[in-house]
Amino acid sequence: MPRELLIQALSDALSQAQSAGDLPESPSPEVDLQTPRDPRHGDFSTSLAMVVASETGRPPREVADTLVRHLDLPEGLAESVNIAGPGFINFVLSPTWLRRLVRRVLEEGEDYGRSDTGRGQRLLLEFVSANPTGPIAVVQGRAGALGDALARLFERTGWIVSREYCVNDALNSTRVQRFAETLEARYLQQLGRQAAVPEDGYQGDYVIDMAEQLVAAEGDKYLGMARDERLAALTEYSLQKIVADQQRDMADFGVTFDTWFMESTLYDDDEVSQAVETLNAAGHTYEADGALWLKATAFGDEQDHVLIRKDGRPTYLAGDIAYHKNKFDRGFDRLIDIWGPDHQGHVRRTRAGVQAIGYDPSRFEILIHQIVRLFRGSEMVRMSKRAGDIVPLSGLIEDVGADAARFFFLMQSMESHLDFDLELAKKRAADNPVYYVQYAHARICSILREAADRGVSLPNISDADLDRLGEPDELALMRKLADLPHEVSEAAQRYEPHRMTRYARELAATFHGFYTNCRVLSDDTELTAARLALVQAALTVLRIVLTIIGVSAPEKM
RNA sequence: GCGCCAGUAGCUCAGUGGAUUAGAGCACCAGACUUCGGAUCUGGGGGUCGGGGGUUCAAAUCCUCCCUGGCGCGCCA
Repeated sequence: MPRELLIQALSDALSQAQSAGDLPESPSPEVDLQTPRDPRHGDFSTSLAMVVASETGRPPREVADTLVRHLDLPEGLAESVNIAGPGFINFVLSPTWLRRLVRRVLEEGEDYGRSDTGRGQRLLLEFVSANPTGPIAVVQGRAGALGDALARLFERTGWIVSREYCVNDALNSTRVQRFAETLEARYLQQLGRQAAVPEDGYQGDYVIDMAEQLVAAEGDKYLGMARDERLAALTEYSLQKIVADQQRDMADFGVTFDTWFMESTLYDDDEVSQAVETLNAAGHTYEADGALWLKATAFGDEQDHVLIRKDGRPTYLAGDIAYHKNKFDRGFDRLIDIWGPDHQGHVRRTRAGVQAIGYDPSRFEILIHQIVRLFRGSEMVRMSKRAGDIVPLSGLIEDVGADAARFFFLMQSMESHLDFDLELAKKRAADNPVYYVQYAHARICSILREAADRGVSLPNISDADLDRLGEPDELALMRKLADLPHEVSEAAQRYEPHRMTRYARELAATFHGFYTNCRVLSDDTELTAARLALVQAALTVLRIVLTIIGVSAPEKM
């Protein structure tokens, strides 16, 4: 790939200039290669000379001149190298190299842009992991879109990725208990009994729906039970039902998991108490106020936290430490969790716990995505499940479709708040950028169909003389195709899947521009074959990107 | 009070040290096709990058103080 080749060549040029005595010795800076905003500044540009200049006290343009003199570029890579402005070195890729790239995309197909930076290491990506107390909400859809895209990005950069959803089904969980009590109240109400939803229960109407279904399926069979027995039965029923619904919600969104991890298994297998035992033995705990505490402050947290409550029940933190130990013990080289904004306060203590129990914190990353705020017109919709007005992901999918929802969730960086106007998204579905990208795909498919109808066959395309490609719009499209590998590795490395939606839009725009100015099917059979080859390459790359972001690639719209 | 995130064009957002004019989409205005899909393309207007100070050859980007908004701060999850 040109980027890597240029960085290598520049770095070599610097050391050669130094050993030849043309430049004073100085700490070698990392070569910063950027793609200039202004295309007149070339395809790639580096500020290396300015950095070296400031370290050595030489004039930047003179340093740039020296570097270029020592530069030994691979044959056919660059058309021109020049020094500009205060001391930038600009590179223009040669058309020859770009034509070779088209050939390469066609040869590699779906594998184009893969890299092996992960070297087959195993990554466990945990995301969504909603509490089993209601349907998947819109904000968790954002986590689903992010996690799925990130998983694909890591897969394309050489990692073996496992996707995991953790179900917090531990029976000592207050939330689970409160939910069972809520369902009990709704159930009794359905049967005409006096009952009230607990103060801190779940106000959402979906619990009423669940109670209705429960009555329809099981009648009044829970009525005669003792309260403890009834709550236990309802807990089991609601866990099973809600998890099944969550699985369906995620599947409808096109997000699938390798593992639905049941938190309760950590308790069944005694892993939580073993984890606490390990922490005790390592001296990272102490007793106070009748509870057992983790010395999180010894690992960079601002305060210590309780592991075992006064009444002997472990806290969520204890369970989470055991859970992450379990993940590492399954042999994963690296863990990434994607959490919602309401868990931001847990990042430090969880990292502290994982470190305390003996794992290298650099192998464990917690990514926090920000909230999704829903608007109906100008009115903001509250999303707390506990307040009752939960907006389920399934409703959003019905409104705008899974493709638009996924694209939208990935359009901005995860640390930005996302304002989603339901009315707007519904009313102007045709304006959604996802259609712009999908249209480019459908358009290419249409050209290829038309070509087939006219009897232009694909073997001709692979034999095409790509030297016929040289129009500005053709070169622009080739350059955009050349960007994919770098875009993918940047998006993965920086945990920024939103780069892919931007790239998708740019690629579509570049294609639409090409389409407008360069007629593909014409009487010139050689040119037709060459352009078909380019179009085929664009199709390949577009499909790769749409696959990564989890949006369908329709052949007709 | 403390912590995290955000504040960039009318709106939604990119851009985390680089190039006289800070980008994109939407919206608005003006244009483009007798041939491969007009869900397209071309051009235009529109911004004291929340504010002050600092570091640097170079700051939307780094440091610092302040302002505004969101989220979190439990022996809940």
